[in-house]
Amino acid sequence: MNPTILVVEDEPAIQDLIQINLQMGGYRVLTHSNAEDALKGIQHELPDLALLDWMLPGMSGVELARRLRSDSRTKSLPIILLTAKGAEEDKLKGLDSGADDYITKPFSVRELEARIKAVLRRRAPELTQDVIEHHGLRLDPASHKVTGHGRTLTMGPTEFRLLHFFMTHPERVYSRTQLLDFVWGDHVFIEERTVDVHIRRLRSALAGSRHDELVHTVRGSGYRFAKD
Amino acid sequence: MNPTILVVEDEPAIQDLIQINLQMGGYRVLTHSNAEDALKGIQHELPDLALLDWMLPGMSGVELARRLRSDSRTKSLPIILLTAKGAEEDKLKGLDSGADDYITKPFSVRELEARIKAVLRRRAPELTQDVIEHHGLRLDPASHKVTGHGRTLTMGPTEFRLLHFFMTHPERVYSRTQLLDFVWGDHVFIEERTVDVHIRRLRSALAGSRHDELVHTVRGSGYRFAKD
DNA sequence: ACGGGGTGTCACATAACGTTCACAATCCTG
DNA sequence: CAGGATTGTGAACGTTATGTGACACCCCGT
Repeated sequence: MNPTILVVEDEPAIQDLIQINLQMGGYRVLTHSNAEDALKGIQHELPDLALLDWMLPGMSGVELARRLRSDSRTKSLPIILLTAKGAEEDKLKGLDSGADDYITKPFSVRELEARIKAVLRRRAPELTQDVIEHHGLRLDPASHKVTGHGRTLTMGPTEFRLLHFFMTHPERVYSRTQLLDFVWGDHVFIEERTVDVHIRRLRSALAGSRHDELVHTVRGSGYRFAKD
Repeated sequence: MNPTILVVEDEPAIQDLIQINLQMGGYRVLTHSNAEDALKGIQHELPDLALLDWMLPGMSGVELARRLRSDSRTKSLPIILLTAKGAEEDKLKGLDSGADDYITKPFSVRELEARIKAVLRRRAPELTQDVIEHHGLRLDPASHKVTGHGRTLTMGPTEFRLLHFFMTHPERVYSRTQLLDFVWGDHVFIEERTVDVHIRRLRSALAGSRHDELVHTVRGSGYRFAKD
């Protein structure tokens, strides 16, 4: 699924400009004109990245960013702030609102997309279209293909997403709960043990090229994707 | 159908020069002397590429480009801007109008055609007249013929466009929505499942030479044209 | 008006998938 | 080495996505 981006911007012209260009870039876009509406919307659907205008009627973008950071549900949501040009520069550094990046107006569409891509690559690489390769195992999100040493491996959609997440987050243990959050989506209501079943299916899919050895069980903790 | 190019240029001499040469090159040409007329004309017929002069009486070419970008109907229309030489260079980078390419006057006809072809190839390869061949399947847009291993394959117009799009965008998964946008055109109101039906018709048309195997279903995501 | 090809939509068939369970295998602790 | 906890595994089940045949419609030329 394409990454979903939340845009909070009060000027309709800029709102449209951003929305249209991001949609062209393959993103889903949720738009709000003020912080209050945005917060409501987030309860309904959690976006993958937030693009907040610094100045907003009512609650400012900075304040909104702070709130998002302090709620456990949204604390790891990547945030980009749109700021007015130049003068504010020093304020920013002092005020550190916890944003991942800042873009100063006026900005080019190219720059906007580049920054979004950069932030996503850093914070949520499983959402980018980049080809990933580890130890001869290769996953291409665009073509939806997985190959091990050149050999095509077939697996179901869930196994594909699971592998994609693992390959973008190697060398780290994830609990079943975390995997459910990241791969299945948050606030789903599923048995934790279901993860085991998909791990098994992923392993048997990878067995064709012996890459099943990359999926390790960490007893009592969860699973880890890594060599060794 | 030959690609249609919208030309917006106020100097009659250059207008004629461009129009005549492009028509000779096999393009349909729609000409306007100012942005306002052009916008009206576009409501009537959507061209495949726009060639805009930077300086125009009334609304400038840059402003027109921006408007085209911000209207969902024309958001993905490839745009080439004609600019006066040199001096503007730095403005361009700052202002980013979202154009696909820039040509600085004076330009040669050869250069103009090359740029148009390049932009079309990048943004809408399914509009070029180039013959495409993959694994013995050959599609000729000019003569509207498809052959598989020399054997003629017959299909309806929609299947032809669908195949043309696939062959110009192989190795990549497209959702039903994307296919509707790219093959049927934007702002159509069609059931997503209709895509399935045309996929089936395309497959059975390709079955005559076993090339139906190139059309893959990616469950939960869409379809992909590729070997293997 | 008629006929034919092309198109979009539906209903149903089929296949693939996701989830859960029960039980087997394994590991760790004491 | 026993017993509890944890994980692996095969199969069953309901659910969802996709394949498919049929049909009504529309456009167009006869």
